Amino acid sequence: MGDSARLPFVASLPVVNQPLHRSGALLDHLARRMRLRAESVLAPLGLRPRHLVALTVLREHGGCSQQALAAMLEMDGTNVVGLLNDLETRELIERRRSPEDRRRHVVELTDTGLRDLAKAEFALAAAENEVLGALDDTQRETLYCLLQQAATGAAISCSAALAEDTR
Amino acid sequence: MGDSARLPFVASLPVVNQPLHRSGALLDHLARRMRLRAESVLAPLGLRPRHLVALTVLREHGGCSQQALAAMLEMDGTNVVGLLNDLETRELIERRRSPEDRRRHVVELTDTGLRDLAKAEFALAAAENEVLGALDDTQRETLYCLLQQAATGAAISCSAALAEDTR
DNA sequence: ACAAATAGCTTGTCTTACACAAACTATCCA
DNA sequence: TGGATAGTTTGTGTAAGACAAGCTATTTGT
Repeated sequence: MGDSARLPFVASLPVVNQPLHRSGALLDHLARRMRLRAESVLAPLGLRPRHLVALTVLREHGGCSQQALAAMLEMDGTNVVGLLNDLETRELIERRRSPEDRRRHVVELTDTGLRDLAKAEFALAAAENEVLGALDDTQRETLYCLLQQAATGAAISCSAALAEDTR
Repeated sequence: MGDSARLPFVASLPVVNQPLHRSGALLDHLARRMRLRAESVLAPLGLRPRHLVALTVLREHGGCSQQALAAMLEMDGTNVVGLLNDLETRELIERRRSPEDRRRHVVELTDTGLRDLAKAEFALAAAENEVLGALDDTQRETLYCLLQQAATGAAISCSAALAEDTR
């Protein structure tokens, strides 16, 4: 495909509301590096990175339907079923029938799930130290807050200690 | 291929303050959401997310050997070859023989590569607006700086975010 | 009351990203 | 000269995940 000059670049266009940099590739890159380490850390716990993602999302948005979860994870519903089967087998999550609509499953972390998630996160400290080694603790907390806010879609009062955000 | 750079970096200081939160899962989650959108945006440009990652890394660390690149991407050398073959075919990167060690290939972005990378990033604005919609421009720039700093492993002066400029 | 839509589950197929191994060439170095 | 190293090629295996078809239980609309 011979690529020729289209014209998305007009030299003197006022680039008003365009954020200066794209984070996508870096996000991808760092997530990969983290995932590689997480795999080996998580393996002895019988978990895989995507399980951690699901548990993490569920900790924040507990009590949602599987469809809602599939939408949040942006995963195909059928694959979410398998994911939840894993987690339910390990008793990390619970599927309860919704009383208002008995077709629906209300998915929620169990106490075990909450505990094992915390355990896993503790075990991942070393991995994170490697990947985020160039960031100090404050920066890491800022990063976490931004990611969390982006993930939940709402501004969240993370530690007020970081009085970073004042628009 | 020489040695694999997979040394685990000995458990560092038993520092008091273990960072409060783990970003790994969120990183994974957001990277996935971004990648899904990036795929469809990038497809018409003949690129895939991992190409973007490679180009992004090369823009920062241009002129390195393929092994160094493989180490940075934490990918197997043989797969990096294929990735670079793609990019070289499209003339986005160049492999030059290193003069000091003619076994080595010095990989670098071409002008086309630099331009197409910028083009792709421009095209990804909408995708990023969806995924990072909960962050305002300042927060996004902060996020970018943190990711960049983590990725390059060196502290970069981002505090004066808007003073940061061309490269 | 009954048809249609919906939530979830199961199975099975296909694609793709990778890791990994083996064998090869070109080059460097001792 | 012989061994180590950088890169390449080919080929194999695993796993994530998309997608489709067919199933049950339940709700909703007429």
